[in-house]
Amino acid sequence: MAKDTYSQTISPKQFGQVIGMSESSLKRWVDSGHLHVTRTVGGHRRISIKEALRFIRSRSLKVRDSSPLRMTVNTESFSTDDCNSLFMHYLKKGMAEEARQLIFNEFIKGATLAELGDGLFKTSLEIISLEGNSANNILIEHRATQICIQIINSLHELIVEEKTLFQAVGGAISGDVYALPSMLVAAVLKENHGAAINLGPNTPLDVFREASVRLEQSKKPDLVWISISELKNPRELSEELSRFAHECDEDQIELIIGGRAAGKLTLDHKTSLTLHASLNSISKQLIAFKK
Amino acid sequence: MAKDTYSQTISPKQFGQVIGMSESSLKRWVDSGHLHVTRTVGGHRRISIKEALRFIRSRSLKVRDSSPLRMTVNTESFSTDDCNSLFMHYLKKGMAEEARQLIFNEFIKGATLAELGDGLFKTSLEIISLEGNSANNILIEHRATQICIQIINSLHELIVEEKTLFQAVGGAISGDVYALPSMLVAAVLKENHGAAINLGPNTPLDVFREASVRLEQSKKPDLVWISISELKNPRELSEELSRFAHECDEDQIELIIGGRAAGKLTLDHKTSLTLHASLNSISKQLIAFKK
DNA sequence: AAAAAAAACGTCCAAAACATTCAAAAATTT
DNA sequence: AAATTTTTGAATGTTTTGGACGTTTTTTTT
Repeated sequence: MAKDTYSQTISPKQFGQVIGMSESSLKRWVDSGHLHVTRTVGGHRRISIKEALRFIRSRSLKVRDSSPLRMTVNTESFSTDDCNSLFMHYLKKGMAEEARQLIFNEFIKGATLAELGDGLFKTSLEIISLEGNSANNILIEHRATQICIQIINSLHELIVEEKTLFQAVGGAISGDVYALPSMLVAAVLKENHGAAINLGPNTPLDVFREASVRLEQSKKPDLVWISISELKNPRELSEELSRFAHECDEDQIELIIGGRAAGKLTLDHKTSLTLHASLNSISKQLIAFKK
Repeated sequence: MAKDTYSQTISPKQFGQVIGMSESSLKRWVDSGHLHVTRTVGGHRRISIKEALRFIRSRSLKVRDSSPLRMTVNTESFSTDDCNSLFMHYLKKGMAEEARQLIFNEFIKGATLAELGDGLFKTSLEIISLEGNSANNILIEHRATQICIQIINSLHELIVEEKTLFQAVGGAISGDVYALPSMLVAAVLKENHGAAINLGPNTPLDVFREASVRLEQSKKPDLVWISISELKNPRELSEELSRFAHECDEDQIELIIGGRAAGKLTLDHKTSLTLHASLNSISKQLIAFKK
């Protein structure tokens, strides 16, 4: 059966069932403004699934029965290994819906986007990409990538930013055509209360400049991220990036460089520049950075 | 009396579907005077689109499934000049949230994805892409593209698939790095009750083969779409595509070729091959194809 | 143009949700 | 440890909602 994730709503009683609370408590939280609802014409409360998830995650509540959320099939939790190999299986077979539900399951259980990105997404896609260049392998890789992009975009929307603590701009460098890593970073930034503008793949360094150091002071972002998955000329790019890092440093703009090929760069050490091997380490830096 | 070939009204049941309420409730609201209807000669209630939208807005109801609205012929065209230039303004300034809301408004009013794609998205992005190659222009173009990708992904999820009438596979051809057109096509296919697998940008023709003609009969898709936005060697690609079209023809797989550069190709005429200049024409073909 | 199928009609009713109240349980302060 | 405050869940009578019913209108098919 098909379900539309976003406009679905549930009643207070149903949501109570999800988190193991009474209908009364739910209504009280609504009336005290902690849980946002829409009302039916007759005044009945309807909680959107998005809002329900926000509430669950913001208070790290335990989900007793996720069936009213209509997002998951597997109520049973898997061990991480199972979860990983199951997700990869879904991706390889092009089972988009199952893959999505698995991720949402983890999300509901409280996984952060950084964790999902470093874990399920990265692990699976890396293995898939290493399986050779036959037409069939390329098919599997392309299909899996698109499925992941869709899931990440969905997750991105489920994150509601109560407050925005910093502005960020980023993307993948010229020559890097991978869209997914930047989407993940943008989502992780949003998860950490940042307003992220993603410039997408294949973005020249000069465009990053245009979107950061060249703006007037008040419009400058607090952070720039550059994703580097492919790298043709490490030396040249290292030099250019060092120069850019210097400019960012002068403007007190935090510069984050990450991606599969970022390790091949040789960069000057700048206080405002950090190289990251994982989304989790970015996430950690952000939590510190916000203070 | 106006015949319903271009009906501008919907029934209580349909409106119930739109706002996620039962037919009974709808009828009660009508009878209590909160929702105005016209009546057929036989006494059936008919709700005008205008009244439906008024009702939704006045009570800030959630639209769950706007497909009944999209099946009516709307008097107001969606891509008015105002709307177009406003959307473009939002895209140029990077006002993602405003752009999204504008599109969602149009969607709720009943615009089809094909209409939005051909209208707002295509028009705006085309103009933006023609404004030169300065770093600032590239910045604007990249940012706008990413905003559109996010919006299209959201819309994709809003479409409720009641039933799946056909299977489809597609993407952008080798050398074409544009992700957006294929996402739009996939969404339009879903809107027309198709299950679409998107292989994304830069997909070799052989991978299309792998995902269609080379599969065992029962797993073959009914339709393959190829998007061509960039084109380096028209003659070579034309030949290859002609060969592929022939294979599809033999397997009775519908082949749809579209995209900005598709017009530059010279292809053999095959009954199962169609070239499309717009999403609307694809949509129309699909409606015919499903029968 | 007639017949068959589908959708909407009006009416009725049970289930669910409403607002409100109240006492027990849990958390906090004294 | 006792007193106080806050949170919770159950019970109240009322209102809203959604499905069921047989009948009539509309649409589609023959």
